[in-house]
Amino acid sequence: MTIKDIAKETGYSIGTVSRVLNNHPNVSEKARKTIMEAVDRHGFILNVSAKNLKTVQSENIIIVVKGTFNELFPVMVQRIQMYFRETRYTLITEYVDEEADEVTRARQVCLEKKAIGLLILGGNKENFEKGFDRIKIPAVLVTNHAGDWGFENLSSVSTDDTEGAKKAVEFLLKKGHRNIALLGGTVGSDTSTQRRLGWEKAQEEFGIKKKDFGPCVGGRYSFEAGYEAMKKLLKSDKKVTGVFALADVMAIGAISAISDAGLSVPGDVSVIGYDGIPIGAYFCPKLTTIRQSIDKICDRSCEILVDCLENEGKTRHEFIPFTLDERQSVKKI
Amino acid sequence: MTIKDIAKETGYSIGTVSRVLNNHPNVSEKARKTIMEAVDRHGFILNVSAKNLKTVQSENIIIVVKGTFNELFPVMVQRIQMYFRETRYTLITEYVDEEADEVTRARQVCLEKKAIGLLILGGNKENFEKGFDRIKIPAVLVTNHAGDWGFENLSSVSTDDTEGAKKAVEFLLKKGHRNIALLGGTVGSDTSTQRRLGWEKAQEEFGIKKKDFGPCVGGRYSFEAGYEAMKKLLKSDKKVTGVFALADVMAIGAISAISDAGLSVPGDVSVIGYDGIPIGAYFCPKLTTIRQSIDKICDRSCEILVDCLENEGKTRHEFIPFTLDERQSVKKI
DNA sequence: CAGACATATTGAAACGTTTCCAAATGTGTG
DNA sequence: CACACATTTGGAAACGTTTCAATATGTCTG
Repeated sequence: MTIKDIAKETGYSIGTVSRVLNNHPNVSEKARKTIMEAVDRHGFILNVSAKNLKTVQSENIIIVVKGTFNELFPVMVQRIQMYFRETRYTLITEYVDEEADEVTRARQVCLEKKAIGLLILGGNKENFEKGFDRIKIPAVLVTNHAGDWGFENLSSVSTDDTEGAKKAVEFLLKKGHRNIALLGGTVGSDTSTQRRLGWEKAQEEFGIKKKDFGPCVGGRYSFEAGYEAMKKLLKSDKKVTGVFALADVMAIGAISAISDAGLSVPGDVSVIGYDGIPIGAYFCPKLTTIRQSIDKICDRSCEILVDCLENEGKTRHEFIPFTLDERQSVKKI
Repeated sequence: MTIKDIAKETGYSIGTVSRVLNNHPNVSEKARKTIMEAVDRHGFILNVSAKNLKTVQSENIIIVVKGTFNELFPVMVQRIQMYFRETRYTLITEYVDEEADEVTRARQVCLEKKAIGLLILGGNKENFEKGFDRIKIPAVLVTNHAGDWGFENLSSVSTDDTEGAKKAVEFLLKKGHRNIALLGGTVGSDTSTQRRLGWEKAQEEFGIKKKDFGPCVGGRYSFEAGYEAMKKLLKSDKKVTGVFALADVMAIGAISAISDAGLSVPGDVSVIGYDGIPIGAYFCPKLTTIRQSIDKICDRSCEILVDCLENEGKTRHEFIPFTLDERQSVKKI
């Protein structure tokens, strides 16, 4: 069943059928009705390959996900998937490893799939500086802020990570904690860098000298890494009362480690996380955290991309507000 | 840059270039080398639209995910995504709502995208009976068993849900529990039905009469539903000592509810889950559960599909072994 | 070295659209 | 009613491949 069959059946030419299918003006109401009726009756589906061949482009949007361990990402991909479900676009997912160059890979995939739009989940500035100018289609960086990166076709949607982290640490400080450990972060991750900055700022503004900052233990955003990092911290001689974990998953891993060490949260150590993942509200103790509006970040990213695609919208760099969800894992001392 | 340019540049015809690109026999070593060299030099990428137009099919595989709340699914999609990353196939994800007819939707999407293979995550028998015979491409049902559904081109990979559930409940029984509640399950979900069956079987074989079976509270697989279901159970006059949750997420929700009610797990109530999600190992108390090898289920599903696609492999129905991970949420009484 | 094969290559048609130009039809004006 | 103009329609080329029949080239055998 092709456009040709519809044409034959309705007595119109294929040109007219094509115009009807594409909502072109200059086609009579009568033709439109006759043709649509035949289309519906046969359940005719346009051959996308032929269309794309002719129009040179596709309706593919690529989402490149940088990092295969972050448990937040698959859920975000789901949300984005569901956004595009209602549209004519096809979303194609590509996961790239932590160490890989997400920008180069993005470029390749976009070329292969003839993509017209790009979303990048995670990623870091250096790789963008190296290769992003070769990507010519509208793109949105999700989760990181790219306001000062200076790319013409790159938008970004994120929370203000520095501010969020600062708020978290301030919260601990106000609760009387002074020796606040930083848990997590991998080199080359922009998010880590920003959040770490917030941790430093908060302490500075509270008058703590750089040399008196709490200890740092790196690790990627996972339960396991959080557990291991905390274990290491507990074994060391630093006596911390508060822990700021760069991600909720790490916070949970950390609490698990504390509990395994026979200590209690928040009795012996207070822990605050970052992200606001659902489990946080059900964990025991319930996790105090900086909650990003993951859903809003996703939706807004999609909206901006579509706007760039369909209305030649300008690129934008938006912060989505975060909130501090006070629950049970932080205690005043 | 098209095949034609490559042809012009190398002095061969486009037919020859095409054959080189498709690894056809009957092309000289010399031609192959000259052409590949030019291809690489220009970073030439074949126009998939043109190819698909000509060959009538695509290299698209669809994964239809039935259910947008199950937190396990996005992670499984990620795993499957990563499997196909190494192949020439393109995986296209489609989420369908809990109440929707996943089979009809799958058929539509396959048609639209000219898919050659199909994966379905979740789903229930009735919908398959209604419409699966209209799907003509190889398909694999992931997570459910379809051995006795009788479809020619449908394989399936799952754990033996009935056995798994039975094992879980037997474990509680052996620990001395007699009044064992069943938490979770939605009508029309095959997984729920199977697991519930296991719960019944275990009690029967233990000599418990049907009328003495523990209480059931339904709900979908989510923290929230688990929490609410457990709350309801606690408010009722049934005094259960053991809870079998049909999913880890529900188990965690339940534990949270128990803890909020001032009771302890496993002190007052023992809880066993099902799935083996990562958080289970870090939760407090650490969750005793039936662990499915999610990764293996995913990988095996992909392997079978590819085998059907490339080697005309026969359909298969495989069970992937599960294990009972004993941790801390169940106590002997 | 001629003939018979096997192997390698060419050329052209076809896939199902979109889009542009030209032709046909309709509508309003003086 | 003739003309200009707007609207609608038809026809054909073009997009970049694959594939098949036909042709060219090479190789072996007696």
